[in-house]
Amino acid sequence: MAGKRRSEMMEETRAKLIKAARRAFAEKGYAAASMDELTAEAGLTRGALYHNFGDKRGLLQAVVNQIDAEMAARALAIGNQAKNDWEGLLAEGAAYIEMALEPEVQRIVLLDGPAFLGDPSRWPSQDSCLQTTRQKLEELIAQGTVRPVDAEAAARLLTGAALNAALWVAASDHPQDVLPKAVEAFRVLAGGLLANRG
Amino acid sequence: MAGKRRSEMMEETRAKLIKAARRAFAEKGYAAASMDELTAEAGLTRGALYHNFGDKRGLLQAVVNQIDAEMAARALAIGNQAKNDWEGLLAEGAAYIEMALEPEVQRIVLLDGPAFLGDPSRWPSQDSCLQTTRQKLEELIAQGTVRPVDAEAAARLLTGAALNAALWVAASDHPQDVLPKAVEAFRVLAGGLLANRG
DNA sequence: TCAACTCACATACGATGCGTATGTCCGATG
DNA sequence: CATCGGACATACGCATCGTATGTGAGTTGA
Repeated sequence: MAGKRRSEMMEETRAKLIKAARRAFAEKGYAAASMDELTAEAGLTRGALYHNFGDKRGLLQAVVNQIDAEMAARALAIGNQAKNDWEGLLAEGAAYIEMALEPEVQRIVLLDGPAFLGDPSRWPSQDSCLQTTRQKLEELIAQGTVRPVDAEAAARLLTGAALNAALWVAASDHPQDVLPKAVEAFRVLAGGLLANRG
Repeated sequence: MAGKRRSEMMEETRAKLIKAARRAFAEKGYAAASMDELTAEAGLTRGALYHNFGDKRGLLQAVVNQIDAEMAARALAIGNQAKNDWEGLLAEGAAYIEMALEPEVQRIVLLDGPAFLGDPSRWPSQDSCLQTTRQKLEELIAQGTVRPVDAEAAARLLTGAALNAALWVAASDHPQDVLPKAVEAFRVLAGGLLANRG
């Protein structure tokens, strides 16, 4: 452990803080999470926090960026497995709904993120989820599969529908029963975008 | 003013606090709003607050309930003006998008509400917006206009799409240019629910 | 190699804000 | 008219955030 450069130690410190923050924010919510407890759990103090992230919001931003990147990677992998682009879009949507069942995603990215960091499309991470679906939509529009609507608007509506449905599923008493209904409704709704449906 | 009963005074006090809270929450957000300032602006102290609403969250709940009721009333009025039930549903959706442009609705109901009070469908006010669209959907399904999907799920997706689109519109640099795109995309998407579209 | 400097992080402090416990005054009741 | 209850104000304790200052390890240059 003595052979590490300072920059490596720095990265390790940031990683430890982000890891602790993911747990604390997911369990208690951003507002109720104490920076003293959080940093202590990481074996540090608030000094490290304010040095590395500026303030409490900076830490939230870092956590959101990390989770967002993970989500986008997962969704992309799932979307690419589909037989065609359209099915890929639907699969991605379903993936978002399922991902939003995880407390970390739900609490941090969907609830506290917008409330304390503002609109997701303004985030430094640019909300990767939104960007990937927008790009896919543009391709589908270009190839004539999807009707010529504003890609950005449609992407917003689609992800909004998916994520909101996920919140509903997660809050329900029997998530496993409700999830398929949400996914089915999503596919039906998305069908409205198709140029010609059979 | 001396001829008022105690209960009337009480209602007046609550109304004054809620009014001040709507402004403070909308401008600064729930977390950053100071109860001292808020109550002082209403000509009272925190004593009145904790007596009438229990705690800070109780006040937020009361504010949310009031705004939610206003939204539902407006949406209902707009929906009833349409020529048929389907157009009524679309009009309601467009109305939600436009209402969400108002800072009070956006900041309090869409951002801070879910973050600090939990899932809207669990609110005491039951999220009137959601209920009215769900009811309209059930009617449309019964009359065969809309495909037989789970009404609750579809309502969730529709309102989620609308409200999320509204957040996007409001955060954009030129809301007036983006709004029609959002409404158009909403109508296209909702078309997916139709049993047969022409 | 060593002295000076940088910097990552810890510690100490002040300020703010919530919730509660206690006090006060007005109106209702018998 | 005396007593009581309740609406609201005041006073206090506690937690938490952000900053200002301290410190020790690692880096650099002669």
